[in-house]
Amino acid sequence: MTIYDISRQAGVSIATVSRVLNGSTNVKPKTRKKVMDVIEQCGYTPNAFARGLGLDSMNTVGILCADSSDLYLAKAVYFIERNLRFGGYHSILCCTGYILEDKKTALALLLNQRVDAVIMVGSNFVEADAGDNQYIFDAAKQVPIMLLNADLDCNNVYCTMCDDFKAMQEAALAMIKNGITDILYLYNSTSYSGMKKLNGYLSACIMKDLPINKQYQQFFSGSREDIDGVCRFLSDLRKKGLEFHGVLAAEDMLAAGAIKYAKLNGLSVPGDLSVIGYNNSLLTTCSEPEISSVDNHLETLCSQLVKTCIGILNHEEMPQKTIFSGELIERASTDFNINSIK
Amino acid sequence: MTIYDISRQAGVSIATVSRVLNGSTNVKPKTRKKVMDVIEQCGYTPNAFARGLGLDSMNTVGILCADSSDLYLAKAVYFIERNLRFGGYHSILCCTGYILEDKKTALALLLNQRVDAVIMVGSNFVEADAGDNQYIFDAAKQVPIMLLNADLDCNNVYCTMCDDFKAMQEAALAMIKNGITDILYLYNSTSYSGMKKLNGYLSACIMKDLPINKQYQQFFSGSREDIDGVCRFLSDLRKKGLEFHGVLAAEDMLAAGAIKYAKLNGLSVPGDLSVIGYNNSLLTTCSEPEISSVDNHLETLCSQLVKTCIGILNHEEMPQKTIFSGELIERASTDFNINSIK
DNA sequence: TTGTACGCGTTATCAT
DNA sequence: ATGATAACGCGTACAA
Repeated sequence: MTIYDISRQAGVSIATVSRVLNGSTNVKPKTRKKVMDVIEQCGYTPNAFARGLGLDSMNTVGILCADSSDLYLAKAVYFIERNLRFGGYHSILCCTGYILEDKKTALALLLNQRVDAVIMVGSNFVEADAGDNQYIFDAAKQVPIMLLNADLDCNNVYCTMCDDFKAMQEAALAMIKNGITDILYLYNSTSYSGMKKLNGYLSACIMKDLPINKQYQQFFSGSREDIDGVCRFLSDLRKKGLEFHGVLAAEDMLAAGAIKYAKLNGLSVPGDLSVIGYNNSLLTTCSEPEISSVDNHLETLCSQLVKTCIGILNHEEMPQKTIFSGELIERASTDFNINSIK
Repeated sequence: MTIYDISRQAGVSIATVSRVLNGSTNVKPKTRKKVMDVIEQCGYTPNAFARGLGLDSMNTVGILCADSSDLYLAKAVYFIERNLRFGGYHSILCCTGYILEDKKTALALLLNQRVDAVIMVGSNFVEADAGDNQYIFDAAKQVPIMLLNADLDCNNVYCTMCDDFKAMQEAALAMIKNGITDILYLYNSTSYSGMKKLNGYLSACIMKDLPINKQYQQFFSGSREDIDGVCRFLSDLRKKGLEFHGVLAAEDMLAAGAIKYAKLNGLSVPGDLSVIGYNNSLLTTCSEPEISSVDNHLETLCSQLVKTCIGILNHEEMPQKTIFSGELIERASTDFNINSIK
């Protein structure tokens, strides 16, 4: 079933059918109806490949994501895909993993498929070593690149992010204000966004004249699902003599590990240990007590990112960087109303 | 940069370039080298749209998924996408939500994109009312349809699933054998797979001559992320006078709610309440105590599903149904070694 | 308002 | 082993 079949059955030329299909105004209502009827009756839909070839676009966007099974990234992918589809775009998903070479390969794959744009979900796509971002610069010469939670100065690269620095700073300040001065900062990513968070914590310490101690900045290198591992990690820290009455975690999973650690060691939360996580994920409410966490408004971020993306594809003027604020959601793992003295 | 440019620069016809590109044997090594060099040097890659038009395929599979941010479905999507890509296929993701009309719309969208096959992730795509599955039957006339965790008898529809009936039955039997006879069965989905699990529980009761009591089959209709809601739900049940020393949950989230309920009500787990979840997700280890859960070997399921899919696309003979077993992973929310008497 | 004819970049079928 | 050429199905400039 092609446009020729329709044109023949409707007794018009393919040009007219095409015009009807694409909503051109230059077609007599009567003719339009006639054509529409045939199309309806045959259940005809234009061949997407042929269309793509002619228009050099299949209205498809590539989504690059290290691991779409990650609690946070999965949500991002979900929001992005939905927004794209509602905007008339399809999504090709590529789960790249965290290895640079694999990311490059996946990106090349998408470009070969002639996607209209590429969305990189997660700060892990921007490498600390600037030279390692060349693959993004190169790609940006072909299609617009949208970055979620990352910052990269480059033509045709658009960034939508949360101000993780400020959000983490505020979380730290809230704890310090509460009288907790020995705060363990726990992180598991050194990505762009990861470093912003760390710096937010450090800046809060500096603002409040707390000593900066490397011992209190602990990097956890295990898997992203290994809550038990985090728990053991913290127990080991304590055994080594490190004292802490607060845990600030760059990820809810790490915070959940801290809660578990407290329970297994008979510490009360927040009495003996205050805990704040990051991402405001499912983990915050499945824990007992529930975990205070920074919400970085992922849905808003994604919606804005897609809006920017589609705007660019429509050749509209769009901001190169869009920054939202985070928000501390207080739950039972902290008690900022009472000034507990340690 | 087209195949014509390459042919001109290499001093051959486009036919030869195409042959080189597609690895035809009928080309002189020397010519091949000459062409390859030009291709290399120009960084040429064939236009995917033109290729698609000619071959009527862009090696793309559509993935339909109600909610790719769901813990379980997200993992499934992740495994499927990776397996497909390693097999040379791209994935177009469509998050449909749980409304039938939206599923139909999304499926139609994929078919219009001329995907080579459609994978439906999650049992929720098969409706209880047989007539509501007509949209799947219709689609199967155009492309092969792969179902994960669902069962549908139809030509060109292939099912890969876990034997949820047996897995849940075994979980129930393990509890009963442990002396727990008042088991609350908690579920939140009446999909195909959901009913299999429920029946597994019921059959175990029958096998062990336990009375079947509707009161003990509780449907929780809240959101899939509302652990707190589950917790309240259970507290209400208890207030209404329902006694139970075991909870069998069709989803880890429900089990996590049960753990929370126990803790808030001063019940010891597994002393006063034994709990078993389903899916063996992250939630099982982030809880304290950790939750016993049925693992349905999702990664294996997905890998097999994609294998079948690619096999079909290669016109190989493939099984229409593939069924794996589940496995009860015992953790601290149950203690099947000691026979505790209630 | 409508129709003709060409171009989009491949693959594949013929010849040679 | 290689080249010329016809599909593939659509959008669109141009002609009518």
